[in-house]
Amino acid sequence: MTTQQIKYFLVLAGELHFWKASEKVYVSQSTLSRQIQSLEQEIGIKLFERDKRNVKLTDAGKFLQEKWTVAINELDHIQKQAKKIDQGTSGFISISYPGSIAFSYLPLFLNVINEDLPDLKLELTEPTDERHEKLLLNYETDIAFNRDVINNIHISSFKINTEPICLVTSEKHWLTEKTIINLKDLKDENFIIAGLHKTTYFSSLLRNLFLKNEFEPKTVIESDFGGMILNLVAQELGISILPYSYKFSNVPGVQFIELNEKIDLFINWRKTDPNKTTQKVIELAKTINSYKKYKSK
Amino acid sequence: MTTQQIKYFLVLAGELHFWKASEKVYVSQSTLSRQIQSLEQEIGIKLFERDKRNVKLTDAGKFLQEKWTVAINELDHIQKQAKKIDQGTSGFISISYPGSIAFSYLPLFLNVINEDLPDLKLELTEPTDERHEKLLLNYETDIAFNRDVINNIHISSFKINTEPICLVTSEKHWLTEKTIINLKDLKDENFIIAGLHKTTYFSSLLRNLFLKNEFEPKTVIESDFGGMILNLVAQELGISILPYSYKFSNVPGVQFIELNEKIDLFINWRKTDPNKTTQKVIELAKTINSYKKYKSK
DNA sequence: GTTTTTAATGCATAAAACGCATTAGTAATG
DNA sequence: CATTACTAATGCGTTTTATGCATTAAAAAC
Repeated sequence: MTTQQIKYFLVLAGELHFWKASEKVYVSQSTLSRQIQSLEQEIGIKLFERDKRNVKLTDAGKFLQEKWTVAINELDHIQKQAKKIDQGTSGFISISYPGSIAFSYLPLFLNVINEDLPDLKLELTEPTDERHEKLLLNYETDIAFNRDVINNIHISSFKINTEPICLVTSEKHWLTEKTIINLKDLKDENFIIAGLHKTTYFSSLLRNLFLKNEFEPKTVIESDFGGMILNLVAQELGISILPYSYKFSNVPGVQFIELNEKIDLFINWRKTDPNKTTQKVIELAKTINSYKKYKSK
Repeated sequence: MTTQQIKYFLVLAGELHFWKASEKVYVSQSTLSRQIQSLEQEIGIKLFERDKRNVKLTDAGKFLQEKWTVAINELDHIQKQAKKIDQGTSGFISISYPGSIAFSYLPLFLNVINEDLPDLKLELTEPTDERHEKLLLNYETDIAFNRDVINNIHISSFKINTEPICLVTSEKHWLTEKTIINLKDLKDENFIIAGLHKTTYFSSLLRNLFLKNEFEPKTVIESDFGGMILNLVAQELGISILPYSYKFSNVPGVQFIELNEKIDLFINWRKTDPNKTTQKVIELAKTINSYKKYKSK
């Protein structure tokens, strides 16, 4: 039995039409027919009920469709991981990160990696709706930077740094670090923030912040994208609340007012990941532990 | 990539000697050499460091040895399950059971299965040291009768029946149902029972029984095997405590005195088992719910 | 330096994969 | 009911791959 035959089976199971399925796997209809027959003979299990016009999965075929889909995906993951181990520091690893560090910690990190492991390629992903935990467990990323700790026995975490949460306004705004006394004073301000109904860590942090200060913001624009938010704030369409890191994006015309609230940055990885390159990258990441180093520039 | 190549790899990874490994997989040394080379080329990963005298796994090879071992076992399980589904009531299923029902519930059950599903083959196993839970999860059994409930979200349970725990003595013993007042009276008796340090359910039931009656038995023989125990009791080497079911083994010269304690019998199966034959067998098992029916014979 | 051991390779043969052309069976259509 | 359209299975020839015997070549053992 070959993995190719399993893949032929899975595509045919989806299409239930030999010619259409053969087109999808780039072989002739007769080749597909023979390969399916050969597979059925080898494993001694009838996979399809079929005649000249109808193709249906048998009960065993349905069972195998479900199980082999998972198994084949797992084999593919295993092979990709093995490839990374084989290629070592001349290969590549995947890293996901939150947008908030794109201008702060991340450039520092990438510089260090480029210096120490010049042949290593990085695949960077800024996930929008996938939780980092899921990305790690599904092998869609090897290292995940994120703002909240991941409680999962299969995932290891390390806190990289802590930074303040900031009120972000236009420079022309009446608010300054000196004038702000109570967040409640902002209840008439227009806010440009992440949707408070969202399940992301940052949304829940915002919810808690407003709850603690006993007011509900007047949200006029909802967005998750920090860069977009900064531009809108610069155009005086409203004010926002973002991590301090965004200050380094150097969008002109905005000011950052530190609030009495902090946010962490964690690096996470699969606990049992045997890839020495991933381990090396994590060790390097740990040496870059203060965003303030970049601030002094 | 074929499953056969993966199996060649796994055997070679174990042996680290081409000729020895080729003997184990029944091909020539040159065939094995070429198949490993072919696999390495197809997946683009170097599996072994080798020259004419040394064969060592690479880091990637070690990783794949671990992962592919699990994956291949999983594929084998999947295929066996699919075979069972394919064969339906003309195939076979595996059933494990505790020794105590070998003469009571089990013969009833087997009679019913034989009548309703005459073409179905059963593999019966009386596990000695494996927990039924593990046997189910590892696909080593499809249905597990046992005395304790299995708390596992992947396993479904159904209580078949409840029966008394009995004091088992020789017929010539001074004890009768009329003379027994308190188990403490038995503290000078010789006991032939399962080891109280064992982790089995029955051992812990015995421990609780003695604890409740505030005495420690004088154990002269330790055994898990009910049939052996009955014979020794008949020979007046001591007395024992066993489930009522053993009464039906018809060992002459022993009497069963019901105690004020009960024990259950459960049938367990994998919650997501799609095999209709297994489901049918479970439904049939549920219809046989009283050991007393057999008793009236 | 010689011998032994053993993974890799050359080569001939057998088996399997492949696709074109065609068959044969089943639904759709008139 | 006959004809047509559709499509999985099959015949057949070609190409590719697997296999094992014999041998080579390289590395340890002596």
